[in-house]
Amino acid sequence: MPLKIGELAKLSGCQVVTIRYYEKEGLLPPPERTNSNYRLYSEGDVERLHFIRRCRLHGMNLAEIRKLLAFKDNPTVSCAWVNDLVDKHIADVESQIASLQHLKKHLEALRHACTGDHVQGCGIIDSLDHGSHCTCCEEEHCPLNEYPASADHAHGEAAK
Amino acid sequence: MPLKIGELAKLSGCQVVTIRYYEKEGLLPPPERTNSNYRLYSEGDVERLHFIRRCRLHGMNLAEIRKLLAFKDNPTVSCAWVNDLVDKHIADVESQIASLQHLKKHLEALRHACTGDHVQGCGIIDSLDHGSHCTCCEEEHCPLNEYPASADHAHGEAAK
DNA sequence: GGTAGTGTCTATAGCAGCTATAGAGTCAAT
DNA sequence: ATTGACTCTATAGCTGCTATAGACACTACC
Repeated sequence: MPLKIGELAKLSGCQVVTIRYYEKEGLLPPPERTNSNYRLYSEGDVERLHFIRRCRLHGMNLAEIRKLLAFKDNPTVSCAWVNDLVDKHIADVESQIASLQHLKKHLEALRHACTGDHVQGCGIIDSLDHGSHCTCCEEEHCPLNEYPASADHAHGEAAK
Repeated sequence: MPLKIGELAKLSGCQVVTIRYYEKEGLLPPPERTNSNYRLYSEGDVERLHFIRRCRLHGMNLAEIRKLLAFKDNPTVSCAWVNDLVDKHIADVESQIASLQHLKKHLEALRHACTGDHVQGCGIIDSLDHGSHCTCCEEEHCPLNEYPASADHAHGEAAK
């Protein structure tokens, strides 16, 4: 019993427009149509869409998913690439976490900079104006502390 | 001595097109022009652009920066909103970190799922196909484990 | 004066991954 | 016959830029 697009959307938790978008992007094959041109989906399409959604939830982009689907459709080749892809994503996620943790420290320093309750003299506005003066990253490279790079280096030790 | 757009770009570390874009978006005021219609920027513009760039590095979007600039331009009102904005960003960054850490666990589980070297029988593809079976979030809500929500709940305890 | 190389101008389109809108057709129930 | 929910296509919008095209401006050198 084939499904209409709205039913597939409910089953998969994504929107009707998104399903059509995936079709346009070549992630889902063009489905059967009724006499009145409605799309009809099979169990296989449901599985495929679930696969896609799970990949998206794992932070993969559509190009990567396209490749993964090709591997899945043609399971004769080595899956080393799949391992590499996941490794790459892990490294990516780790670096995102690191920079967010760094950013958090800066935001907290920024938050503590405000003592008054008027913009005139507000430490937050001041910090954004002149630099964050965060001590958490004196040793390491940090664009939030070093910004603006070229201008400040004009009277510091520049390219050494 | 006023600056041309390319000089401002170098000073601020952002691109010429980006400066023009900020002008179009109302973050930078329309600058003076030479006879030959070149933009000319003052020290004040340099400061303003630095402010904008620093805000961007703190993860603020252009709408928020627009508001911050309005506060800066009109420093008579309370800066409670500024505090709230930063608080909101901290909370936001924290939740991003949490979900990335969660995602990382899932990706690592996924990575360990592959034992062979062919797609046929590749645990990664299998996991993406049928669910990740990660034990790290049995108790808590996790879209990566519970997906697809409605379909699986059809034969589990649903809305109850 | 000519010309090469760089910088600047405007306007428009593209990126990712959808989301929203308009205007028309389809289907089941009343 | 009509209402309401669903579907269709095509197009534009979202964010924060980036890239491209085609024209004009400026400097240096011959």
